[in-house]
Amino acid sequence: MDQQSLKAILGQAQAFFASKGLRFTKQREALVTLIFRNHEHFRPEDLIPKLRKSDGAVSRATIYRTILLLVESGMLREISLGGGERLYDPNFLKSPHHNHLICVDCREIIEFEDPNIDVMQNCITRRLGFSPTQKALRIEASCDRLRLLGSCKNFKAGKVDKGVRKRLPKARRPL
Amino acid sequence: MDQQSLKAILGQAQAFFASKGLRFTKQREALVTLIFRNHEHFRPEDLIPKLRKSDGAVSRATIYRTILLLVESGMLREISLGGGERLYDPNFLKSPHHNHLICVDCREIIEFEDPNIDVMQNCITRRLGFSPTQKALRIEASCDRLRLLGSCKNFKAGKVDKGVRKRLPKARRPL
DNA sequence: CTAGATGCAAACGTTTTGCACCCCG
DNA sequence: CGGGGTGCAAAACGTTTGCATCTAG
Repeated sequence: MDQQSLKAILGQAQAFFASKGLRFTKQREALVTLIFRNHEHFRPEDLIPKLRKSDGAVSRATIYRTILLLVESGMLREISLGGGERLYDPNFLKSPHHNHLICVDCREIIEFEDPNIDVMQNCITRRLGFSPTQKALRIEASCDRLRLLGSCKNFKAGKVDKGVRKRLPKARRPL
Repeated sequence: MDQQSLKAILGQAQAFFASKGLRFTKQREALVTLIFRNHEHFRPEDLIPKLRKSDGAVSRATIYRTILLLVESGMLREISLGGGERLYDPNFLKSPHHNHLICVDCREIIEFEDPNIDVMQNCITRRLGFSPTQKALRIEASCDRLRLLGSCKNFKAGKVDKGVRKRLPKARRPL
């Protein structure tokens, strides 16, 4: 992300905090910068190690509390890609209507937008007697290239960990 | 749910377990019965108290393990309605393509189906070079009736708990 | 007999909280 | 100096696991 956009985003965050009578501390600034510098989905826990280094560490509690505020501000959105995993998506600022396709082979996440789907969702919602406030479409799918050719750019002939989250058991303390 | 359908579902479950060389124990039968007897979304934890009584208790571990199997069998589906909440939906057996609309006012969940949306999702998925395996559309919306008339069948003039999940702090053990 | 199933309690990863302290206006 | 902010560690939560035991075939 260019410096230009980041500046704008920092300004937007600052304005939001100010509008609620809250302060825009250096921790919050560091967080916003980290979150919106690249376009990756992230779990709150992921941010902790990334803040250990340069910008000065930010505590877990502050991270969680700030994320909540950013979601409230509309700058950040919680998404769920299955398995009870709670991710945050900073890309709704740039494309407010995007959806997610998850490849079941390699777990790649593809963001896409489609005006027709969007119109249709609004249509259905109104037909049901509601006004839409937020929509989330998640498609799980398998890669045709992989099936036909045996490989795709993300999945090379079975070499890719499918990303099944497995908990590693550790040595147990005896009773 | 009528006895007829329940019988069919029990049979389907039994067949699935058998096909995998697994047993259809009385705990599993009790669970399947409980899950598919009504059409409610549920959290695994919800099932524990409901099994304390009549049918003989089933342990937490068994509940979680069985749910995993039922999901694998395709009879049960994991859904996510936001807030990191992990719910299971037993209604995909009857309507395999349904989606969810959540009222932001009263948190009521409305299941709906729409062939056009479905076709369109397939279309987009193929255009991206994939074959759809599963789709989840979640719409959050506010109730028009409530906004215009001040009440709806679920939300009576602010009397309804919005269902915001709040953790209740307990007495702390001193350090 | 034996592979699968169960229950228990411990452990896990994540998120929230109480509280003391800090910082800034 | 006062209200919001932070960090820490503990607690709460939902889920998974090891293991001893049971059970069905």
